Amino acid sequence: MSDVARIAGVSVSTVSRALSGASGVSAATRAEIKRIAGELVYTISPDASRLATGQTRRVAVVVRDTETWFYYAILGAIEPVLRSAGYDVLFYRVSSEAERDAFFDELPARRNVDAVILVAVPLSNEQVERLGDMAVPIVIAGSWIDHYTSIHIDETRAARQAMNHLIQLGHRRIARIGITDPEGDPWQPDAGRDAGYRAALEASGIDFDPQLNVRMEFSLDGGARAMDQLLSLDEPPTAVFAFSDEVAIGAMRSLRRVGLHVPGDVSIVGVDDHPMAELSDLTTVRQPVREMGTHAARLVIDTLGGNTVEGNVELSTQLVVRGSTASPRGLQWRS
Amino acid sequence: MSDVARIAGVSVSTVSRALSGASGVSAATRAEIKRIAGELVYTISPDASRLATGQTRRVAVVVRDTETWFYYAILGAIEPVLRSAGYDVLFYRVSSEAERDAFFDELPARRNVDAVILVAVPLSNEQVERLGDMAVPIVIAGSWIDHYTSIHIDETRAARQAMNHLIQLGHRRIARIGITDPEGDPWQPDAGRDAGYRAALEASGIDFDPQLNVRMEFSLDGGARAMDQLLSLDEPPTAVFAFSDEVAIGAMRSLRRVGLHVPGDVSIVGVDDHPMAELSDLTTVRQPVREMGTHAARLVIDTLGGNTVEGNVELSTQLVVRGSTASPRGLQWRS
DNA sequence: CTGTTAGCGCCTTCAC
DNA sequence: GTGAAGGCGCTAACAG
Repeated sequence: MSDVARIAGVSVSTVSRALSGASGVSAATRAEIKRIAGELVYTISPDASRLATGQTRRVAVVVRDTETWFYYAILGAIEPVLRSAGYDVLFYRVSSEAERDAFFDELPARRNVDAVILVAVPLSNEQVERLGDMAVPIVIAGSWIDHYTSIHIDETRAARQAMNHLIQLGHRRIARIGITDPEGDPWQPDAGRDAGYRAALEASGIDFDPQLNVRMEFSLDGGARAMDQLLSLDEPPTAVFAFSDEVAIGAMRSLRRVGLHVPGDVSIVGVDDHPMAELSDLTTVRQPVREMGTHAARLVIDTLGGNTVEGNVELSTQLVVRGSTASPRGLQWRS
Repeated sequence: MSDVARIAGVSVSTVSRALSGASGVSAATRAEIKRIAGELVYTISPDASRLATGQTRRVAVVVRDTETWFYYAILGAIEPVLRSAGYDVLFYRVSSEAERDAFFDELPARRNVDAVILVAVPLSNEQVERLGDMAVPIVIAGSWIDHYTSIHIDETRAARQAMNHLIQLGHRRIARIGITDPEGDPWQPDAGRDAGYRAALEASGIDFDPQLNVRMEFSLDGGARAMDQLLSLDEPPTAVFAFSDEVAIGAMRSLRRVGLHVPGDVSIVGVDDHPMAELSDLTTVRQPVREMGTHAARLVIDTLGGNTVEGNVELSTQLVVRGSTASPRGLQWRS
């Protein structure tokens, strides 16, 4: 910077002001300084200005994994919003329990970012307590924690939308494929959908059968294995409510393998509205993932801008009926 | 840090040494200092130490998009390697031409990271020239640029593996679904596969038909639309070599929609070995994406560690035959 | 509008 | 093994 100042014949303060866009510099000087800086391919040292201002201009985005649609879709929505507001995105992935432990043990984000976005990361109670030690604003996307700003869907309602659709079609023996919670701590999205599943059954006077409520790893394979397990029951389900479209598609594969048809033999509903859902003709409960991401990013920006921010945003979901659901064999559609 | 020093009754230099793991501190003092730091939930200010050392301990990972398997899979592989080596991952997504222009115009990574990993980002010639201005080591993953360290597959060979499989099955009328290059500049992965496609045809004495060589947007939809286009030809292909599994799955959807069967009516081969490929029973050319990611990360770490590094790593691909390919109707398998 | 003067919080010689 | 002093490159008052 001193080079630029010398060549321009001004002080470094002026250069700093000119380049940072601060007011108090004549247009002419600013232009000249910018020209020279451009010629020298000079860029302000972010770290030095961070040290001086105390602002990192960085936001941490913490995701549970990268291979599940929900996470990469939301990451893709968050990044441009943050970037256009001048924030760098620091990317953290905490897939395993061990990685989460390490993350909360070392707090690599501490003093390293201005804010943190936690994207549906399953947290133990101790980890929730550690959140406070980060000493920066925290926004939760895709799940929620008391006393923290969050944006998410009504999981229970989403589950009911799916379930009511199946029940209305005449299904009585409806399974749910959920997600294993990593360490026994309840993970809200799954817990919420579980609650919705049970509530819908109860509202229709259908007995809850624990054998039909299975949990598996969050992946295509998990869905396939869960379906295998359900098919091995004495009385298999006629319909399945899957945690996500990926899980649902995995389940469909298992059905195809044993020669069962969707929806002829088994109906399936997912959640997400994954791009693949349309191609697989999968009925699903659409959740506004991109909107969740951009909104979360805006919440962060607003908070850092000194504005107060709504504490708990709930986005609505929508049933998308496609070809993977129908009335069970021998039953008529009872509209 | 001065707090810790005061409480511990030592100087800040000692605290710095103790916490940074530098030698020259007695084990006892170090332990005591660490204890106190832990108690105070004190963390070294990364920016201050960056300023002092001149190292950012950050690496930029630049991807073309987040919704394509190749990119998020490789990102998932890169992150843990970098993190365990003590580097933060700065995430940049440059989907559109405009974003790429902005990225190379502002060089947000300049002076902001110790190294850059470019993941198969399509670059214009001017942008390639700008790379030098970043003034940090650059590693290319999934494509290559002269004079830069890169890791990638032999795209031409991958295409030939797919094509030879189809040709051996007896197909003569084989289409290729490629990817549109954003600004007319050749994008190596597509160009390489195009070359392999043509070479394989020529080697078998099959005439190249430009109508069969289409390019579309890189997505499920792109694949579907490309297939629609191919089906509208007077003489549609009996086999398709798709740029990726996602493109291939999109194409399969189009076929299903018009009642055509895979592989009965049309055979399809993809590239990647996407998790969905197995579920879709899709024949594909597997590329080692995770390995590419971890290797790219290691190349960065080695380079920053002061080691010289191989300039151009080529990983091999492997044909995975599944159920989406068969001999064309009326022809026998000629093994 | 512009220059001067202090730090921001840490690391790094250099002495002791 | 430990402390003191200087500086990394920038920003933020405060003068002028």
